[in-house]
Amino acid sequence: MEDKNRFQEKIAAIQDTMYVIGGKWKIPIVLSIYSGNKRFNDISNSIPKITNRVLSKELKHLEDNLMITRKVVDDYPVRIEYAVTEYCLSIQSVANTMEEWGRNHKKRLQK
Amino acid sequence: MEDKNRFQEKIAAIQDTMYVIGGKWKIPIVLSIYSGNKRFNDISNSIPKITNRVLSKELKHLEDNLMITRKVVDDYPVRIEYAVTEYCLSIQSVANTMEEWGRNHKKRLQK
DNA sequence: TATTTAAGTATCCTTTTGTATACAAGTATC
DNA sequence: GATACTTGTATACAAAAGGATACTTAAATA
Repeated sequence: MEDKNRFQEKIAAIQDTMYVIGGKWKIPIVLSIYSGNKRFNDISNSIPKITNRVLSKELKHLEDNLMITRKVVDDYPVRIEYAVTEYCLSIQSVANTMEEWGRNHKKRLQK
Repeated sequence: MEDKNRFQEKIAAIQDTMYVIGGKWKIPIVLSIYSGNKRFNDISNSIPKITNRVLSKELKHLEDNLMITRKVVDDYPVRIEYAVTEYCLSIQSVANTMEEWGRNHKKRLQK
């Protein structure tokens, strides 16, 4: 019973993580911004096959979940600049283990 | 250019990982089996809110991707036993970082 | 003046995921 | 004999995610 509750709490934690960074695009977008791309089209061009609509939606989701910020720079013309939050940096550990696992998996499939 | 290619390879690795273990249920299912649940209904009961149809589909996906095995035990009555593969154990590192991040995120939200 | 750039939005469509319910085939139980 | 349990599959449907394409608005550039 104790064990069961702990297991279900574990599951809930993982599902919470998946909610925030799950799906095909969220981690790539975060990494793109982290690696220096601040603007919509830069991010878009750095990620193969992503469409405007999906990028737009995912940026909003990430902003709602405090992973990135969207700043309107009042220059002429107005620019929009995205940045990762300090909090978002904690996701790097997840991204790294996933990257490593993915590379390994690819090798495994090639054999 | 070099950098861009490396970045895109990184993205691809993460997307490969997401393909195998992404979504709300796959890691919970793997952990459930890993923690001792071998049979369909045991797995089902250990994961809140999952339905038969989804569990059935996800088990097939995980089997196709070499994460679990499905063994028909020729007893009376016939039983089906699921098990994680040795290869699947490597996913633990991803699951652990995700669990940790999720717990932390929950705390963060409660503040 | 015509084209390009920027940062999206609008519309429509397809695919995936999730829900609900019923059914099957054999065994076990009342 | 009737009912319940096991391990799913089948069917129908709803909702969410992802994709293709066109369009907007205003400034910058050729």
